[in-house]
Amino acid sequence: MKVAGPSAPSETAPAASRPGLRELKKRRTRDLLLRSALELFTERGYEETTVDDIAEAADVSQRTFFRYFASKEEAAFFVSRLAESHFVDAVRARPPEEAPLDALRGALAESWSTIGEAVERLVPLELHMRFYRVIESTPALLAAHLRRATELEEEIARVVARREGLDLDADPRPRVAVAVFGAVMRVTERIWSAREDASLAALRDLTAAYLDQVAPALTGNWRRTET
Amino acid sequence: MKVAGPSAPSETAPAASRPGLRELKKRRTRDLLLRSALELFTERGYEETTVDDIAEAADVSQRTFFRYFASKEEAAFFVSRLAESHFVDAVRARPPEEAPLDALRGALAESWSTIGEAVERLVPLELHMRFYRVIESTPALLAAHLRRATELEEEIARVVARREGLDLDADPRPRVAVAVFGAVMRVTERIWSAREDASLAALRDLTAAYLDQVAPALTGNWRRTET
DNA sequence: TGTACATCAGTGAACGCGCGTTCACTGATGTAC
DNA sequence: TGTACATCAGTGAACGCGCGTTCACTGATGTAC
Repeated sequence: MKVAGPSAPSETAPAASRPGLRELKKRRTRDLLLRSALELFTERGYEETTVDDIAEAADVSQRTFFRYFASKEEAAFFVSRLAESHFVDAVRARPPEEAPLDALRGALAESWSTIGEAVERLVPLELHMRFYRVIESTPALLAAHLRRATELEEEIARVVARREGLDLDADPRPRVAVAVFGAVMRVTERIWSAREDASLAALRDLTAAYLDQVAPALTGNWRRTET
Repeated sequence: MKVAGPSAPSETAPAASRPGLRELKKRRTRDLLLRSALELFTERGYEETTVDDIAEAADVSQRTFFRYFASKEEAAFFVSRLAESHFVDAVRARPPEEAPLDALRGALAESWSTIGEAVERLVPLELHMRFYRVIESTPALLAAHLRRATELEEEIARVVARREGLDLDADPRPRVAVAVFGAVMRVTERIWSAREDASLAALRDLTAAYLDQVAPALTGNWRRTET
């Protein structure tokens, strides 16, 4: 709906709807603030970084920071929000005949590269990935992250319910299926963030492996199914 | 390990290990602070209640509040913490031949009444139940609640892994199973807290019903299984 | 039972801190003609 | 292309607020004899 068009955001683009200098500088300031924030957070820690530090690192006033972000937390999760929206779009685009869990897995598999590219347009992907370690090790950030994940799950549950033609408040299955999917993702996120290889590919593979474990984990007797 | 003994905390108890006046007054002050906090939180809102308000309502100084609770958040979740520990104890006590998910469900079924009684010894149970609505509707509290739930899940996953004789970091199933269980509980908590009947019994029944939906929700095609 | 001393819960007041807001203002970008 | 005016990103400084901490102190409870 708000897609800017197929043209790349090249500086020399002669398109009629070119962003304009003002708009361009705004985006630059915002991205600079984002990048400064993530760099400080990963280097020094979230709690140890004040909003003033971020503003100073981006060579703007603290006042300006709050023009772009309503809060320190909003800045911290700005990139994640972008990534999530790509995933939701992918879920929406899955063929309706697909089973719900297959749709979720399919959307996820599709999203990885899209997300990587989208993030890279804002900040270095590697920086964004490293920031997950900070999230997991900072109580206030982890808490906020989990709350946001819950909100995202509600949105996805609505999409799933619509796909299946169900009333979200009458049938428990959409929320349960999405909650299970989300629970696995959070487990993998945490394990992944504690490991050496903080790449997107590592997270992708780990998530796939863990999703495969849902059925075995719910099976009655584990000893029977042990490899 | 730290059980005080089988004797009821009656004022006239002549036992040798009677708490002592000092200890007794401490407990009273703490419980009064807890109760004042929960009452203010439910009446007026969490963010709208300052630590000074709580201290004033309990007729002590703000300084004293911080003797009992390291933070406002700790006071908010003090009763929940107690309830959770009962559940963990129940999981530990399940017979080891039981399948993991059955053990979790069994422990939960057992815990409801135990928890109700334990809570009632601290604050009115109805007040504690009403406080869940506040948690769900207060972003900062919900975030903290979810983070605490995640920590609890890690603890339970350790218990489950030990029961099954598995290495928690080598086998994904304990964390996955517990995460799935926890995810369903959080979905029911949220739905329950939005409803009229905020009783413990209502939550118990809703949770049981939703746990029954896990298998159907993960089934490939929902239309085939629709009732 | 009574006295002397030790312990420790509670006090009052002041403070540090960082988030987020408010004010009145400057100067660059955009637009109309 | 050039001028006049409107818009709006960015500024600097000061502030309100509540959490949580620090200080030096009081008085009730507990204990030893």
